[in-house]
Amino acid sequence: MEDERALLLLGILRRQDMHGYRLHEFIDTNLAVCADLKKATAYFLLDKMAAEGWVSYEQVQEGNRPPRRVYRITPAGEQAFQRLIRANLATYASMRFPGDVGLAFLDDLKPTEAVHLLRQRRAAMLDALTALQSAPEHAGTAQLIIEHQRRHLAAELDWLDEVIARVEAKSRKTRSSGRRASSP
Amino acid sequence: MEDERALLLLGILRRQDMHGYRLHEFIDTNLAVCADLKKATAYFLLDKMAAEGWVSYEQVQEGNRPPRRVYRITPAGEQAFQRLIRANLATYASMRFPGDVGLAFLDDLKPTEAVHLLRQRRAAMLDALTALQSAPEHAGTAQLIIEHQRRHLAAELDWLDEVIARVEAKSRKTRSSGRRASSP
DNA sequence: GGGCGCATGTAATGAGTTACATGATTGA
DNA sequence: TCAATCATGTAACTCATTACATGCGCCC
Repeated sequence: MEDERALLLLGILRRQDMHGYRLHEFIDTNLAVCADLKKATAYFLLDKMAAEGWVSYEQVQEGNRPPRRVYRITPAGEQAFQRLIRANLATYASMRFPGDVGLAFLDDLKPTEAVHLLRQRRAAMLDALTALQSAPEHAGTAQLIIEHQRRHLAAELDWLDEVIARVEAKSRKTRSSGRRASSP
Repeated sequence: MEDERALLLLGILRRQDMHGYRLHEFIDTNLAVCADLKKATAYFLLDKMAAEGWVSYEQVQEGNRPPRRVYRITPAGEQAFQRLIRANLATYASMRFPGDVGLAFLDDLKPTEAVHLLRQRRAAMLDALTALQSAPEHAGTAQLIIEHQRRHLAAELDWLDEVIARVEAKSRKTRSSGRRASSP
């Protein structure tokens, strides 16, 4: 079930009974930084968790609106939560960066163009960073995670700047060797 | 096709014709840091890329061994590579950290246990870091990416240490408020 | 001669997303 | 009245992984 998703849902339901639509809405607006699950997926997972006995639900009808399934965590679900959160906190999952694939072939581009492209990447990262800053005092829960994201982005910017600097250095060398020992 | 994988394969084939087995082997030993694709996936993708006309292959038989399909990039593949690498370098894909889900529910554990678990995570990260250091002068190509990974891990360690410190601070406060204003 | 490495592939499964279908309510 | 929001769900599809099947060569 991809542990984190289950942990996420259980953790939320543990604090508040909720129906699928609200749950998805909540994650999408408050926890988008740390998880992105689509509506269909949320419903699907709730179904599965109900089948496993981690949650139960009560059908609630208000007027003639579509009935809502209000989910509640069960004792088995609480147990699962306790297990999952411990596993999550104690573990480190190493990451792969999609952007690294490009770096692997950096040498196959002209240095000047490489630098140009990397500067575009840099601008995109800067945008992401300022977008984070402007998020106005997000719901207390997610504060830590936003801070984490901020830190990560800052480190990535540092790193990217160094990569750019290296490519520029190489570019200068190439040009000067083209001019055949211009400086002694 | 999940752009990075295609970029990866094209980038390698661009430098050298290769059959699927070698290709997978190469990625697995030299580029494991930045991509993890299984044998079956490699074969599957090569098939698809051949269908799209990005690569062609030549059946090579040596003695009575199983025949090898030696893939070669086509002009269309070269074009795709040029497009993909530019897109990759110019773009930043924001990341989600699986470990953040646990942090979202940190408050639901006793601070002492939370700290204990986070220290385990820290140890795992340290292991990963030393494993990186010991990789002895990896094939020049991947040098950048290993450096990136190293940087990332260092930043993550810093971050985790701060999280631990915060939880410990809260833990002290909790205990002292339990003793009812022990210090003025 | 028994097991590992080379070399390819298929079938089944899983996880998640897209796109669609439904139907009531609410607000412009 | 027309669109948007609320609320649920299904079906089709993609992508990748697991597990399996095959068969030769090589070395101990």
